[in-house]
Amino acid sequence: MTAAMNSQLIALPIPTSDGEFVARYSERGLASLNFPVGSMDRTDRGSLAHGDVSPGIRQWHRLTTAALKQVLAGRAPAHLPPFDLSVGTDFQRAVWEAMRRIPFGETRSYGEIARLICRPKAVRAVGGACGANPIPVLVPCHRVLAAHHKLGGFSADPKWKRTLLRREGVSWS
DNA sequence: ATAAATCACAACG
DNA sequence: CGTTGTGATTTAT
Repeated sequence: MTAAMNSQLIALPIPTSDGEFVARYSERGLASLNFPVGSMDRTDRGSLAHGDVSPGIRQWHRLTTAALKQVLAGRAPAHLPPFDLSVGTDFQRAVWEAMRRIPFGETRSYGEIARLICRPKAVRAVGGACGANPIPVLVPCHRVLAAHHKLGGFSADPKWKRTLLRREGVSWS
């Protein structure tokens, strides 16, 4: 459907023991990261770049790949690529920035995030912004739990939220 | 351009 | 448990 939408981005695969992620880069940095798609889904394959990728992007991709694999292995990533969060509204960027500041292995509640961005009552809106997060895992939306340490929801497979938290040594109710 | 529906929440009874 | 208060985004007029 929205077929021509990816043409500005360069998509590269990241094979991991958990499946093949797909990273997309703009001129400004990592723009999106996708969880491994189901077996029958070949949607992204056609847009994958090959060979003629600029050195800068290859370097970013190395950082993304390393960081992702470290998180999947339950270790804090040493270095991160630059992010391109130019998409999204001001509110969403504020939420994403707040999430980036959650240390590895810790969690925050939706309400805490709301307070951090000075909109203490916009807790529900924060949930919406998390779902719109284009770079899961590296922008740690999985570290945001509901109040009283309940798991809360997840746009992608909730299985991923549990898996990632468990590997970070986090427990919830 | 405006209005209604939707949402990964939270607090209270 | 259900209800209600909230704010941003998305979808429908």
